[in-house]
Amino acid sequence: MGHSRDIPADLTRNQGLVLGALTGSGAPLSAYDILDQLRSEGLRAPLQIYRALDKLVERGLAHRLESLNAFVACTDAHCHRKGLIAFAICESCGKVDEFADTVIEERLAAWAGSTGFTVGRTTMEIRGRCAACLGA
Amino acid sequence: MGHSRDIPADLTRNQGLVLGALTGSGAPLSAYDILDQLRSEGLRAPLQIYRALDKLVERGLAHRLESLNAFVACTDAHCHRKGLIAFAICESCGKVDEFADTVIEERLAAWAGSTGFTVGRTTMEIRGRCAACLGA
DNA sequence: GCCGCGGCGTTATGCTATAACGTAATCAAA
DNA sequence: TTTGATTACGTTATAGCATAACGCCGCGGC
Ligand SMILES: [Zn+2]
Ligand SMILES: [Zn+2]
Ligand SMILES: [Zn+2]
Ligand SMILES: [Zn+2]
Repeated sequence: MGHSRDIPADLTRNQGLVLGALTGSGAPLSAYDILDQLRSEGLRAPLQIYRALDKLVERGLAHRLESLNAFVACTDAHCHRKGLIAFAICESCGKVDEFADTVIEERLAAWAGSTGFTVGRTTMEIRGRCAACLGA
Repeated sequence: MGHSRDIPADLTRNQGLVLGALTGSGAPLSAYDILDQLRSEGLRAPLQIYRALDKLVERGLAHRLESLNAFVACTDAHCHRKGLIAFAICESCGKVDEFADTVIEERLAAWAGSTGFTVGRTTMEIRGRCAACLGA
């Protein structure tokens, strides 16, 4: 079992608030969702959220889910933020499961090698239903 | 080498126009890009484009690229639209390469089996530079 | 005829993201 | 200590992506 990631102390106030909102949510949040939650803290403009998100994503503390236009806090204590990360997104409850698979990564590297493509960022997102929701 | 896909005859006028725009482009197009191209054909509203795109994507004739909020015509003559499709997107020239990898698909199925997750749609998008652009 | 269905056109609206401007705090070099 | 570079911040305005809701029309089956 993974323990939850330590929160760095050097976050700015806005960054801390945004990360807190993400961490406290059981599902991905859009920037505007986050903004709504943080109006009580004095935040008013989307840009305040986006700027904080940029930094958090850059540091691997949060991830952007392209297929949802939304964000989640990173749940991986062991920092596999290097390399490919896959996300399994439950369309029923919103829960997001984050995992890495070196075989897939190798497979991708092999394809890239054979075609001369230089890989930058890779996004992999699986939509479906989690075990809990399937049982219910 | 793949031959290019036959265009089904039963497309509506709008669907045909939209698919034509995508096919004629060397890079992904947003719905609004397409709309701008088709104003000369009498199309005026985003919804006309989105409705056509919905049908084209549903039939596997076009694909949505989540990381770009844009669309491409399917370039695969052999209809691997069943199963996982990966896209390699060149950030320099915009070219999109579409491919399938059964090993990755199996890997994903294995992960799903072990966690009880039921896989629906999967999106896999690789950003980087294509061989041609790297040479230049 | 009549109905159901799918596509169409239009207007209005909502959601997502960034541009452009100026301010303030911090830190290091000069 | 002044200077300049850097980084975050706050605000307003705007750009870009997507859908709701309405009514109309044409076509097939019954
Ligand atoms: Zn993570
Ligand atoms: Zn679930
Ligand atoms: Zn395809
Ligand atoms: Zn290229």
